[in-house]
Amino acid sequence: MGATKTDHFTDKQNAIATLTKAIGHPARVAIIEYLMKVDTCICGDIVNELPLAQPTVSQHLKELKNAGLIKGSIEGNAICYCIDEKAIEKLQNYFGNISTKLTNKKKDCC
Amino acid sequence: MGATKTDHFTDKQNAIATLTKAIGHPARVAIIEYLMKVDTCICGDIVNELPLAQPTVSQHLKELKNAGLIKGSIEGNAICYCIDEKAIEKLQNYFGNISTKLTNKKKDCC
DNA sequence: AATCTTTATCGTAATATTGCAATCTGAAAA
DNA sequence: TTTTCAGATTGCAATATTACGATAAAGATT
Repeated sequence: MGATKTDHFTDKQNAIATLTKAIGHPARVAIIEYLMKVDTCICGDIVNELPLAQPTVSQHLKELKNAGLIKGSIEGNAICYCIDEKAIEKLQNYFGNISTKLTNKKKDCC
Repeated sequence: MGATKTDHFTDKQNAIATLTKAIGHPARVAIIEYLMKVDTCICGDIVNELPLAQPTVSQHLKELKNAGLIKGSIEGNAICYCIDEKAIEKLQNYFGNISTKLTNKKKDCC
């Protein structure tokens, strides 16, 4: 096997999994943090910031884009990438919800 | 290749990547949501809730445990699993931080 | 003890991911 | 037009993940 059985789970569950999976690599975490650090979102130097070859970085960017975490628009012959707030908000809400529900329970069983 | 170059990134980046990677599978999202749903954290029926075979579920539980997202304690001949709040809080803080930083900027370039 | 129940582990097959060299594309600059 | 530059795509090798049948381990039940 090896293929994830996405069709057996809800759309919401798959959506969260897609987002978190996309962030689930240190290089992609580093990309997001770099996009945060630079003030403007014009970025032609992501490759120089990472300890990875250009095709590898390009691939990671593609995955972040596919997951909806970043947006990229062509800017001359460079590309302007920036974080998609909506995706981050989704994640924040998701974990915020879990967190508040957990503290409300406070059964502290384990 | 195929092996992630974790040593080239910061500990924080690797930590976030480990957590998000662990959640980055619909079955593991479903497990977390089920642990939320049941009031008490005594769980012997996670397998029945998921469309996966028992060894597969066991493996997913192991990954969540290794990442620090859930805790499990032996309870008779069953095992009591529950969510580790600290891990969820880490994620909430992480995405909350990014979210507030993004709204403060509001350059809306892309 | 023999059995049941619950969870873990092993072994294996299928598929996915990671990483890079080489190459291609397309826009800007010369 | 030729060159240059930023980025994407292709092709490939190494490794990781996903899934499950078979089996093992360990406490509970009879």
